[in-house]
Amino acid sequence: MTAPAEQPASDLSKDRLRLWLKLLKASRAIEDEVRRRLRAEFGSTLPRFDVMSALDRAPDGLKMSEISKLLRVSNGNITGIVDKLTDEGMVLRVAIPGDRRAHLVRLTPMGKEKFRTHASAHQQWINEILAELNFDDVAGMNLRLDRLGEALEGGADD
Amino acid sequence: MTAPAEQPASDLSKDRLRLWLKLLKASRAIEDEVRRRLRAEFGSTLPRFDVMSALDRAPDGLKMSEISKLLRVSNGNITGIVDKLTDEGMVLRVAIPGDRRAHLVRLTPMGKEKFRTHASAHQQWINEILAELNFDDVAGMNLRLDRLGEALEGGADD
DNA sequence: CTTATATATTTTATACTTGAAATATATCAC
DNA sequence: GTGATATATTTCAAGTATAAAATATATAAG
Repeated sequence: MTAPAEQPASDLSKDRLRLWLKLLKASRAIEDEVRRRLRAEFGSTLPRFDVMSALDRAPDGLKMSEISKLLRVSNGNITGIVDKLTDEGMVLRVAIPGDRRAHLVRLTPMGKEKFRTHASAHQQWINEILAELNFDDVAGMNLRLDRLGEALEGGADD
Repeated sequence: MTAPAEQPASDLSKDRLRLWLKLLKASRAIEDEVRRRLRAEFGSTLPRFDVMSALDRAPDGLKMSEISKLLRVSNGNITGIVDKLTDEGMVLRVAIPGDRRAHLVRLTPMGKEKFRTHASAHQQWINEILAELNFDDVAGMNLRLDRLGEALEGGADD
């Protein structure tokens, strides 16, 4: 056999693969921990937290399809989550004059209050979980993830 | 009202939160893309790829519980995945002399061959997806994720 | 106005995951 | 050996996700 004509997998390629495996592992570990605490301390879930977070940033409310686009999950999924949040009195559906197909989903005062509590605890948890990363670490990773994020969005759908 | 007695959320705390949100977003985007390609190009799934990857690194085979521990997923989940891989002829269950409770799961020759193909494509995909990150970026993030990973494991279960 | 098409959401069928219960086997203390 | 306990796996019920079909409403062309 002669030396391979095609380029061998570069070290950089292997290091990128290792990076992805570590990124995925860390991400899953943190996500599991956040889910665990949301359930244990607030009897809630990550999807519900995400929906309330999106609504908290939109005081005028959001349509179902807007929520699913923001959160990148399916429409049917949002239906179930909003149904549950409605039952719990966290959100309500407000009719849109002139369009009976859609409603605006808004946080109720109680939903707003609960979310503030949850969000504050959530930030604390993340601060603990990422305590190992100092200011420079965080700045360095934020910078690189910004670039990666742009590339991911640019190269893909939005 | 007087000035708050408790410490205000530090900038670092906020930056850690932003980092987590970016990490999660990037991780999900990459994971979705990998799932999409595994399905489109090989008619396979990420869980199946993960199981085959674990088995590829263990030539003598692994017990069900060893797989679920390595992959950090439930036992029942592994049962279903290995059942499907068995139907497809990718893996087989080998009896362990002296312990009729457990079997060793091993890749078949075809499973090994398929996995090599999938793993090679997978490394290529990741190399493309992370193309925005150069050698220094990758090295810097690998270093920091190593530290974070140790902290996550040390502070948690294993 | 009526048909065609576009938009917004819900419903349905399917798949994946977990945690707990059930089953089977092994090991230990006596 | 027998009973108690530990280990290994599978089965099952419940929760959550997606994609596609179904439903309802809106808009545009003629």
